[in-house]
Amino acid sequence: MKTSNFPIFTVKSDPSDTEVISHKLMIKSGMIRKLSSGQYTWLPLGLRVIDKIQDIVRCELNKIGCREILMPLVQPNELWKESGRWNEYGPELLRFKDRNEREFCFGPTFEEVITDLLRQDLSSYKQLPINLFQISTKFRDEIRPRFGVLRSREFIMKDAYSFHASTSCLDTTYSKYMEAYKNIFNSLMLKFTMVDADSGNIGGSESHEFHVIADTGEDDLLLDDSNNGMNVEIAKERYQEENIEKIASKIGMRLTRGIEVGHIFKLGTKYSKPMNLRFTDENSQINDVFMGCYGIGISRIVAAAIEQNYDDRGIIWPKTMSPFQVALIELDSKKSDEIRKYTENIYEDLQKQGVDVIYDNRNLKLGNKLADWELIGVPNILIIGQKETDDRTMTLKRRNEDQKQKVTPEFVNDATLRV
RNA sequence: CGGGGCGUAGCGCAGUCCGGUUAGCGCACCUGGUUUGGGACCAGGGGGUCGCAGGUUCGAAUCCUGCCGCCCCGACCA
Repeated sequence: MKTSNFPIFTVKSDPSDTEVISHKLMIKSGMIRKLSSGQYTWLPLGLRVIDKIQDIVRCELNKIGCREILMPLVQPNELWKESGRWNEYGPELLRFKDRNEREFCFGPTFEEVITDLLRQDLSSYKQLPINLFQISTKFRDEIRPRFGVLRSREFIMKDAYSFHASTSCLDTTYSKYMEAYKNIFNSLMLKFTMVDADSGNIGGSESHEFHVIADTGEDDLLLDDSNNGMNVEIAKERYQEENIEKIASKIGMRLTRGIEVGHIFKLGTKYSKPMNLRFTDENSQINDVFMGCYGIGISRIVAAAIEQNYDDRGIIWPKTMSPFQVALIELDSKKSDEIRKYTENIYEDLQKQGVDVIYDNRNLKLGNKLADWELIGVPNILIIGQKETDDRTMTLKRRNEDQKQKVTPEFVNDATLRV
């Protein structure tokens, strides 16, 4: 990838309408632009990070036998009336009519649609269990969108659904998702925790939330030394006490803040029963299907990762979600074909080694380029100018180190340049 | 929805209180030249329905009324 066909939209001044650091840095680094409140366009750079996260999520879900589908954003109200949520769900559900006066809503979540999908094709226990997921844009008419993509109205979410002939099978699968989620957040290299949670609007019996730990989070958590714990709603309920500090000292946990990035639920028959999703078991008996659902806020993870990893120069990406592993900076190439040729060679070598590299061939000064790539947060910067061309070296500047170092062309093989 | 703040060039802002020439500044952008290893310099240049609508006035970015949008706090919710 070269900057000549990968536009960089960094800005120098702080945007006036941002509060939290992730929002500010996402605007400054050119990852997103606001269309209106709670609505953001993902620029090439931001979308690349989204893609890295999606790759990891897809990989881990595939490992536990979950297959990808894609459902429509706009959903007919009949399904929501069947499940009972047309009336239960508040104004967050954006409703509208089409030209024929039929009522629809923008999907904030997809239990109704997928339950309807399965009831058309599911009849026997022999088909179960089934695990499906999608990664798509969801819409919730948030009462107050804020903090950029941390709480937006349109957002990208992975939602998975599981279908079972028994609660024990649901339990087993639920545990698999729990492990898959831990693998996902470990792969993303984030400090996170899983806590007992309230199943809220989605419904069901058991539920766990996954939080990225960050001071700027909107959720209060009670955690022990190994970052296990519960959210405060559960804590209040469990200990019959409103004062969080009291509970914290009583059970020896500390009060922390988190950003909810994942939530898994055992739904049981909450949707299958009213919507007639049934199967015939080995005794020819007809039963309601047991369901689970499992969400991950893809776009929210981007911001959450930044809240956890930045300094005064900009973002510091965990390498697994960085838009690039290496920024290759070319200097003074206008003066010298030799520099251009040498840098091109290094670029091709990096590509041959499978290194995810962006070749910065813009006609800018070193300071401008370094400032941009440090703002953007790529883990490795390689600089090539006249000096390096003359002595056949490269200058390496790591994002998390202050000092630069000289390296040889063989450095393109270095394992630290790859994920 | 309640409270607070803001809206002037692509971005960041001054000017508004106290009405008065062609509405400014920094960054960014374009042209020419000089520079060139941590955000260069000089010279020239382009870009504005001052959020929208109405009103007051000889005259409105500035005063009045209404509306719209954005941000923050709260309530609410994932």
